[in-house]
Amino acid sequence: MTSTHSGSSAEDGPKASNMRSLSRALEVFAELQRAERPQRLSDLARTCGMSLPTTLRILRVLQDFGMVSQTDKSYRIGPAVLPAARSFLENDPLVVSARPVLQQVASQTGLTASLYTRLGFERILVARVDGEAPLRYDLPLGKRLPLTRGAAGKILIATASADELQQVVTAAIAAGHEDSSFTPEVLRSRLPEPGADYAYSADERATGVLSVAIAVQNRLGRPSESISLTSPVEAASEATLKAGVPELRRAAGRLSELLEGSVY
Amino acid sequence: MTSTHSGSSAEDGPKASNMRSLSRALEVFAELQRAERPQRLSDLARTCGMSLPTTLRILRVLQDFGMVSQTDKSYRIGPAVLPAARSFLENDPLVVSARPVLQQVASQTGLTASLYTRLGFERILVARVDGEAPLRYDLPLGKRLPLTRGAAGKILIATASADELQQVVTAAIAAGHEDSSFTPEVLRSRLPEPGADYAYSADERATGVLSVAIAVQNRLGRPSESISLTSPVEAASEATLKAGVPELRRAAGRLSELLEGSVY
DNA sequence: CGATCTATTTCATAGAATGAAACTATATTG
DNA sequence: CAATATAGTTTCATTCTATGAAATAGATCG
Repeated sequence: MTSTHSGSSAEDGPKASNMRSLSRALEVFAELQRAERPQRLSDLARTCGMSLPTTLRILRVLQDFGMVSQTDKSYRIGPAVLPAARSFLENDPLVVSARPVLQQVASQTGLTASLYTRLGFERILVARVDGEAPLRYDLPLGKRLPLTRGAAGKILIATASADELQQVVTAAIAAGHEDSSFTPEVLRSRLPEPGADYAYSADERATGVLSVAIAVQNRLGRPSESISLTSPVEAASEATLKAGVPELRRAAGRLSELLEGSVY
Repeated sequence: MTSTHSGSSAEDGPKASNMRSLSRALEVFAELQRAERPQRLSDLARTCGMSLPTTLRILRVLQDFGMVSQTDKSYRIGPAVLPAARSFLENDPLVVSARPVLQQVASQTGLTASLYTRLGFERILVARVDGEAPLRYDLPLGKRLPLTRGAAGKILIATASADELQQVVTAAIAAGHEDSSFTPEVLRSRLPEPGADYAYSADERATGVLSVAIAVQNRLGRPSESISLTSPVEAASEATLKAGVPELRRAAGRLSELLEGSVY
């Protein structure tokens, strides 16, 4: 690393360079999330590729702010993330305005309506309104899901270039969403036909689950949000879901407008 | 600022000094949460007392990691906080082990059982199991609440020194939890008698709400967690709540043990 | 269209962040 | 239980990053 001038390689997480200490701190923070259990200082230092003293100093500051907790010698994500998440859910303009829109689609179609945001090479569930046949008992708000599986993931990369697709594939394997035999060709075969504005999936990310999804257009750049209709296979057919597409399209349109308008 | 050597004053958020850029970044992040609406660069710079370029650079890095989102010229908390919060709720040893304990207290007493963590000079709701008479429709997980009001807050500062109490008072006024006429004397009058291991409150933080709370002991240092039993006044009396104290005491004991044992 | 505010880039400098090494504490093992 | 290995913490000199002033570009408003 640090070979060329500015970081634009496909590896070291988000951009390297620029505010090194801050980037490294966020790296540590991200690592604590990935590792789904308390971590020791030396583990973190090794995994993140930085020296012990540096890692220790970072952890101490994060701890001062409650972003990290420590018990004995092990560190974990701290309680300060909860108010942050709450703030996001209550104040983010998109999330807030999406709720009634999802509500309406859900009641119109009887299906579960969800909003996803792209984050790096994954997507995150940020809002959901259940339909008549709920999908699960625990609401997986904030769950990291693949871009490569499920309608709501695929529609986000439907217009990606070959180069981007390759990155997506690499990242999906690294994140454990796909096994090492996964290739851009396999991915392409799942993506919607060039003309289509929606994606469909069945038994793709989770067995027994069907879904359709549409991207939310933001005035410029690749789409980074999508909304979907989902149902357990027992409660709907491919036809049922696809019948919901026009309604979904309308919802996506409304959301796009809200994004333009209430930009504030 | 920067007058004396090392920061231990009661103002500039958590400790100053040490990893300046990281501390400042977290300051910006915290400010974005406080301000419950998108913020412009110049606002943030002014509020946090740092230069425009610095603030901009911080925001860019935070944005790279999804901790901050930008639309046009305004910044807000980003979607990356959701996976973080999820990780906390699913993996934090205390939260995880508290759930069944709260569950049991709630079903034993029929009251709502909650777990709070102290964060700075506030407390945060981290887990809750509803009783027979739920308190609200929205679950205020992650909500910032005062230490100065409500049983679960007061018990966390019941053993604090005069000095600490003064800090608590100052912070509570600053956070808008109390008005400027608030004093340590007023606070003292609310706190439990020296001997008591539990706190009681009625109509204190919210009207029509009664509660009792007990601190969760961690082997050393001030307590930073508490559990409470709460009920709307229509569904319980002071006597009902206080009858739950032994059960609550047992629950707190079990949690303490878990903290010692499964430290990992 | 000029004036005022805000955002962004550039750049030289101060000082913060860094890791090697020394040191301490804690765990492991014979 | 001693001896040894491993993990955590502090210190400190050096380097390079973070910083803000100033210049530039862009937006907003009268």
